[in-house]
Amino acid sequence: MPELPEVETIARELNGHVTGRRIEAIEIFRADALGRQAPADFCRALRGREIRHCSRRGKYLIFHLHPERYLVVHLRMTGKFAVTAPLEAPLRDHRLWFHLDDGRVLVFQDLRCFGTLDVVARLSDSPALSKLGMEPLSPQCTQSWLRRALAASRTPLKPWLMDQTKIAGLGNIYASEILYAAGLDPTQPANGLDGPSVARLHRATRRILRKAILKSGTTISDFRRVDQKTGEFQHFLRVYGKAGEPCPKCKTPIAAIRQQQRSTFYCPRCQR
DNA sequence: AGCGGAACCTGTCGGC
DNA sequence: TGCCGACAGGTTCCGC
Repeated sequence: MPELPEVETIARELNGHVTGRRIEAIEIFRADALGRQAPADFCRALRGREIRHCSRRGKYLIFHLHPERYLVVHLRMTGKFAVTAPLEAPLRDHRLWFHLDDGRVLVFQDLRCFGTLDVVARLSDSPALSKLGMEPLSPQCTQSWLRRALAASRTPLKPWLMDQTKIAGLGNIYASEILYAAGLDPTQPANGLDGPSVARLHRATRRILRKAILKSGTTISDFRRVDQKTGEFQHFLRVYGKAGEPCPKCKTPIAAIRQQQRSTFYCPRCQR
């Protein structure tokens, strides 16, 4: 489900709901998300700790706990968090309940059971986080960084943008939208971009992500915010999911192709 | 280095 | 109505 803007939205909203709350107990209804961590160890590592705040790195959500521990969560396709009053019984997609010290419950839901939750003592202990590349909205993500990074690879642009070890946080929706906004062919090799193209890609990446965060992300089927509201960026999508519809700029039908087993949407006329 | 394919798991949708 | 395959916003592993 969620890419950078959706995870950023969830982190911000969780801050309003769970900051300062202590985790009093944990109930696990289905342990897939814990990977090789034993449920008892997982609970023991979290119980009694206070949630100081939530942040995001790439598509990972990070709960900063006190005394120091970190809960590193990846929502994959269908993971969600909700904060609710106590329930009698878990709903079908409820995987874990974190009982908080104000009586409410932080619920982790995940229909497809792809999501992951890991507890680490230090952020540098997380193998997942250590593999991530540049944060696209950070000050370090400059045009010259992007130029050098692109020059090192002949991978087609769209798969390049989705490679989390290069830039962290872009998925299938935003990669397509960014390339449309930049007017770039998703199939062209990363190292084939000239200076002006790199500049357009850099600007489009930051502009699209900032706007998507402003709109609280994209809800296509099941993304929900912590309060169950939908994101609103889907109203601003130009190409994603719009195969056959006219390009907003030139009216050429939007094309759909497969790249690395994922759909790519683009305008064959505007993107070269 | 980089690609295709499969795997993780569940639901939905379109075609026949 | 029912069955079957394709597909879904992600990541990782394996083999070539």
